[in-house]
Amino acid sequence: MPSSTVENYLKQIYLMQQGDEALISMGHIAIAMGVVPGTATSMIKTLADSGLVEYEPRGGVRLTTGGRKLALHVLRRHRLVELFLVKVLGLDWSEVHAEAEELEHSISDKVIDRIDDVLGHPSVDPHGDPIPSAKGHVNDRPTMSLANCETETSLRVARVIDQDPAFLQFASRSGLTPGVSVKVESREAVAGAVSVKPQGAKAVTLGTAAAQKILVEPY
Amino acid sequence: MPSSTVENYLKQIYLMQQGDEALISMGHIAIAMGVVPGTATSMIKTLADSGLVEYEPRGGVRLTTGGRKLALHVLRRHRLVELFLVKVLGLDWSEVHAEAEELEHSISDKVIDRIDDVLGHPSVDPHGDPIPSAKGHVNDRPTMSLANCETETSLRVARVIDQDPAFLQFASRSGLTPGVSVKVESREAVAGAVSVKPQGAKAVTLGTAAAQKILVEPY
DNA sequence: GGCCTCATTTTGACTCCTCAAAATAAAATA
DNA sequence: TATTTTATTTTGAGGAGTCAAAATGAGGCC
Ligand SMILES: [Mn+2]
Ligand SMILES: [Mn+2]
Ligand SMILES: [Mn+2]
Ligand SMILES: [Mn+2]
Repeated sequence: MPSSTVENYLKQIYLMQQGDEALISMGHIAIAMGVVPGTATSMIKTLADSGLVEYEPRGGVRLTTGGRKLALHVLRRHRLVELFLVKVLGLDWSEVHAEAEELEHSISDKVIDRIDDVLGHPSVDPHGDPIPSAKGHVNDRPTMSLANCETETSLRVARVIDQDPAFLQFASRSGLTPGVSVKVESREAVAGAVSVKPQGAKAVTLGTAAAQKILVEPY
Repeated sequence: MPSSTVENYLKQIYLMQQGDEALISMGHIAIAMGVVPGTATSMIKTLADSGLVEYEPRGGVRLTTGGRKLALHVLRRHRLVELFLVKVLGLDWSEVHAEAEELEHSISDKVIDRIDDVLGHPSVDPHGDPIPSAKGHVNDRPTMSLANCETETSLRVARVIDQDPAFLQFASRSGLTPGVSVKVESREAVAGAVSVKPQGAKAVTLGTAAAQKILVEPY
């Protein structure tokens, strides 16, 4: 049985990894995990010894098939828990990430399967993040963000990729939650500002950094 | 923030302690926690250093006020989680103890309060064990067991004090679950056997050990 | 009192995860 | 190419929780 530390490292590597052969540097892992670089190096070596990652000294690290499988298992628990906390217990979407960060390690498969049933086998969590299936399949819909989508087109918010409670609260206050229809009214590339009009709410102006965190898809 | 190890020790001491000044021996703690005696001794010393228990070398250990408060907090989480798993997720009462043993350490107060709301502020868990209040108050109804109650009287099962799945499954199969009305038809002290008739089920004969685990109260 | 037995405590060691700080390799710059 | 900067790895150490095995204490028994 992997420790929660192992689960957290694997999940983090999965989330940072772009594509299957990309290498993640020790420095980035250390920052993401909130540890000193030496700690990351030594932990990664242990993961490599367990066959969960491939480690290239001074190059970086990537998940093996086994490591990815485990990471997806944790991610599935995390996202199902988040959705459950919102739908069944009525917590706000801005606070469930922190809760799920702990619960993902102590919830059994039996309980997770029951939660999945109760929720009707959902495909995305409250933030629009895809929920991996029990077999480890992820349905990653290709999406663009408010920072690079077409203007004056009918779009829908698909996903908000930031777990910061303050940002999430701002997003829902502005009407920018997954499922909502939006239209980009204007984009000032030089000024780095995007003006968005969510259906049934006032238009908002976002900076590029914020706009990149709101993923949208054609409506 | 106390570690799960600390929480488990405190909860265990609370459950074993009869009365406020009783001392629990190191040997008993070691057995209950599934560790070697030396481990219990050293762990108890750390708890004593944290002011959670009073430790009398070669005498035993008892909870301080602070230790009991923490133990009750854990027990509250444990029992609310058990009930939640049964009522909301539909798990069997025989399997929830093991699940709660893990979840009790990772569920936040916020989530526990929501669970408490959803369940309507229950006073007992699926096994009839009292759920401590958030302030640490326990409502311990005085009860007798099938091994020592009156015969031919209308009684009600109040509590089943054994977490062994096999025993719990046997109990529900026999119709002996909290809330059910029962009548003791006969008791053969020398033979160590009790014959019980649950309402709406066939009469069962229990040995003394089993009978002691079924607590009943006047109907 | 002296001895035996059993529970408890002590000692030394080990795993897991972490940090601080020194050593090293690689990359960037001059 | 030589030098400086930056990332990574190594080394040494510590806390938490555990075990194995030796030492100690307290009663009970002769
Ligand atoms: Mn986590
Ligand atoms: Mn999420
Ligand atoms: Mn526990
Ligand atoms: Mn219970």
